[in-house]
Amino acid sequence: MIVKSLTQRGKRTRAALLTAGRDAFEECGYDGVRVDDVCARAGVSHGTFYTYFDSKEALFAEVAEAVVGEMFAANVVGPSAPADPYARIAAANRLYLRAWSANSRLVRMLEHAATVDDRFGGLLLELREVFVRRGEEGLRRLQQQGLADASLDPRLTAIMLGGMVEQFAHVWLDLGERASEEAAVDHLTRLWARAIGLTPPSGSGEEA
Amino acid sequence: MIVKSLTQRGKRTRAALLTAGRDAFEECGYDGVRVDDVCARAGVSHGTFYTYFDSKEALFAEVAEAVVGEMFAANVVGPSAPADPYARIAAANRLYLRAWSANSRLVRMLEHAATVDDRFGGLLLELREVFVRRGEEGLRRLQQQGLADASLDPRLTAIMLGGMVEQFAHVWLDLGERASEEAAVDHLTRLWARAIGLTPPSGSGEEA
Amino acid sequence: MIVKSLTQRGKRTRAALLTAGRDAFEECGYDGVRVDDVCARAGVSHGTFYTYFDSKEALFAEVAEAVVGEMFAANVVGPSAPADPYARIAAANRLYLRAWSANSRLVRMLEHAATVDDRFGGLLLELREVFVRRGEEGLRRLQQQGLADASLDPRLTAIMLGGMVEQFAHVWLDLGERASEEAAVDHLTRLWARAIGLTPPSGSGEEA
Amino acid sequence: MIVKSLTQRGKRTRAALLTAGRDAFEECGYDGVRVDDVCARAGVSHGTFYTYFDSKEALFAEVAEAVVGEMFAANVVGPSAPADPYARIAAANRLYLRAWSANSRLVRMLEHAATVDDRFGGLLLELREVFVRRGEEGLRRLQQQGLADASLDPRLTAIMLGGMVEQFAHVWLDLGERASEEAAVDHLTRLWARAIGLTPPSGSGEEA
DNA sequence: GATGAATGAGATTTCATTCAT
DNA sequence: CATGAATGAAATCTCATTCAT
Repeated sequence: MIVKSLTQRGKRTRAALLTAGRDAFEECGYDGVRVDDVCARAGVSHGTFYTYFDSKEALFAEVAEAVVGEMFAANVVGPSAPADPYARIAAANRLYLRAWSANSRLVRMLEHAATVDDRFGGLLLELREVFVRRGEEGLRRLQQQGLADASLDPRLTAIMLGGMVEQFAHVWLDLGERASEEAAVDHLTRLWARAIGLTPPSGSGEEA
Repeated sequence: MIVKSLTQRGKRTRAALLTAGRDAFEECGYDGVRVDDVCARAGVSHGTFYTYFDSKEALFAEVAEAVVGEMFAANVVGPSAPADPYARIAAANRLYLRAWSANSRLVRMLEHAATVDDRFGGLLLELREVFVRRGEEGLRRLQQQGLADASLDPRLTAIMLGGMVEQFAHVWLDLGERASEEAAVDHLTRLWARAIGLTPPSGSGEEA
Repeated sequence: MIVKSLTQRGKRTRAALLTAGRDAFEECGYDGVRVDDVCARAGVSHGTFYTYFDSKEALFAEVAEAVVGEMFAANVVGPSAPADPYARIAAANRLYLRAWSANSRLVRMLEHAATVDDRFGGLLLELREVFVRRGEEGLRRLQQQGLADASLDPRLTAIMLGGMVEQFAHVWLDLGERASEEAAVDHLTRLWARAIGLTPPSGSGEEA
Repeated sequence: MIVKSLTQRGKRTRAALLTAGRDAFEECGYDGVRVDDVCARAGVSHGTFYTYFDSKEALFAEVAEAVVGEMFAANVVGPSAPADPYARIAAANRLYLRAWSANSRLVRMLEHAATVDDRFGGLLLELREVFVRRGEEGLRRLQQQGLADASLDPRLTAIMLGGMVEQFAHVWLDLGERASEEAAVDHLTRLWARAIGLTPPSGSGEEA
């Protein structure tokens, strides 16, 4: 689909469809959504959908890209990042849990879609890779500074600890395991820090 | 479907369908499988399917139960379990990776199914609960023995570290991250042990 | 579509669809026919159609092949063919007009289909080629016997005179030009014979 | 659609659509053309089309009329027509082949359209009738002059021989039968002339 | 029990045409 | 006049499930 330059109205309609689609996917899952449903939510007729998207799949692809983009954006540890390594890890975990909480269902859908269509697999790998890289480099830096166990493979470790956070987010947010955000961040951070041999800053180690 | 007592032949047919279904689901995913495909694999005619299963979903449910059963079974740390806590963790991780490697695709399908039908959600929760409980109790014991950080919430910790293993298994086996089983088990175990504050047995670092 | 061995009933249904399709195409033209129409005529439900044919086009292809087959068959100048060259031409023309009268609409449809899909073009070329060859060889023989103008290109001539018959058949049968079969065959034959320089047998020139 | 008096600009737009439509139909066939395609070719927006034409069909009708008009015009054997009957036939055949070569695809489309909509049938009959009449009258004149077989039915004969030329044009131009124009005209003319019993002018047989 | 023909609800997609701006 | 967004009536095709033999 060649996206032609759209008028104001066209942009509005397209955006409405995108939003409606995202909501619908979130609520009903990919297969649970019919193009008609999206149209109904967006308040447009059936045919209009195809003015803006080639297919249901194309809509999902766009939603997925938006979600992945948000996940990226939400996890940039900005300039305000704390200097203290432990606090950095805590901040990153908190950000990640929040980003996930906004998009959990859709990312899971994306995982499923990846199972069926490689195109989505690629998107997902990209996403994962960004996080893995970040963790990997963080760990490597700590190792160089003598603050973390130098015998750990940085990539493998980053995958494992990142996976811990991701999977916990899923269990917590999707499967309804009850825990406070504080407790969650605290535990994740303590486990992460200790796992890599980072000496917690004196006075830490409590989730109070 | 009330499973009536089956003749010898009936049992064989049913088993064939079950196996065929499992293979087909594994290969093609739930939606990718048509009842026809299953019948073709099993070498029976289309209509026969409904002699043994109420629906495609019913077949999947049965496959899923079998898989979950195997996951249970495979993870029983038998009487031969090592006494050493660290070795115990290592053994459990190895078993888990192996069990996962046999069933990874189907468990992911089950996760997706749970998204759509609560009935599968229950199965999955049960499965997860077993592992969580096991980890939780293990940790609690270690805490009582003064071998692990007593300030950690046992359940939360078990979920997190268990999630680490599960998610890693997924990344490793399904997403093709390259690593040897040795390295994987070694890292998982070291991270796990250190995360809970278990002093690695002197002279360790390897689980061999 | 792999045509599986069909039961008696299956064969009947398939034949019914084929007949229904042929009738429908004949009456309404390719685009005028919906799969539903064919099913209604055949007295089967919508889905049944796809048990036997992959698509509407596939059905048409089969109808087309049948028609072409009949055209072939109908035009075999059998062993009873007259020895007299003039009478032979007359007999062939009559056969051709009759074959055409049975299939005219469908052959025209096939011509149109060939415009859109090369696959049908091939079928049509085959059909045409058979007739051209036959005419060509007939003429060549006459030329060798000194009965026809030796300076005519046999292929070109066969195409032209064959085209005369075919086009006339179309005008006569499809466009409703009024003429008796006798007059038609008589004129076609006289024109054909004289065009190639065949001396009409003495006492001829009448359509009695 | 009542064609209102158009501004200069309006006329240009309309003409552009007409040309674009003709090209598009020629290239893609009736069904292969979407109104959008025509607009794109003409460089106007979608909605503009309906300012000038009531429907896609109306556009086609106008194109068809233009084509038929050209066929008429192109086949007027002008004042320069040779007096010699044989040469006259040759000239007419040549003109006809050329006219056809310019419009073959569209006339075939018209034939198909006639199949679906009687309105086009009328146009086509008119076209055919003009040629038939011309041939018929030519033959009748020759018969009166004692130059052609008086026993031939003029109309039937004209239809048949005209059909020969038309059908050959189709085979030659549309179906790709290979032949030079010279050979084609020569053969058509010889066959035609001899078929009606016209003694070729002494020294003729070739028009080279 | 087994077979495989029959069913039909439902989903996607196309495109000629209308209409508000 | 021109624009292009919106419409919605078809039409095709899939496949889980039922049922007569």
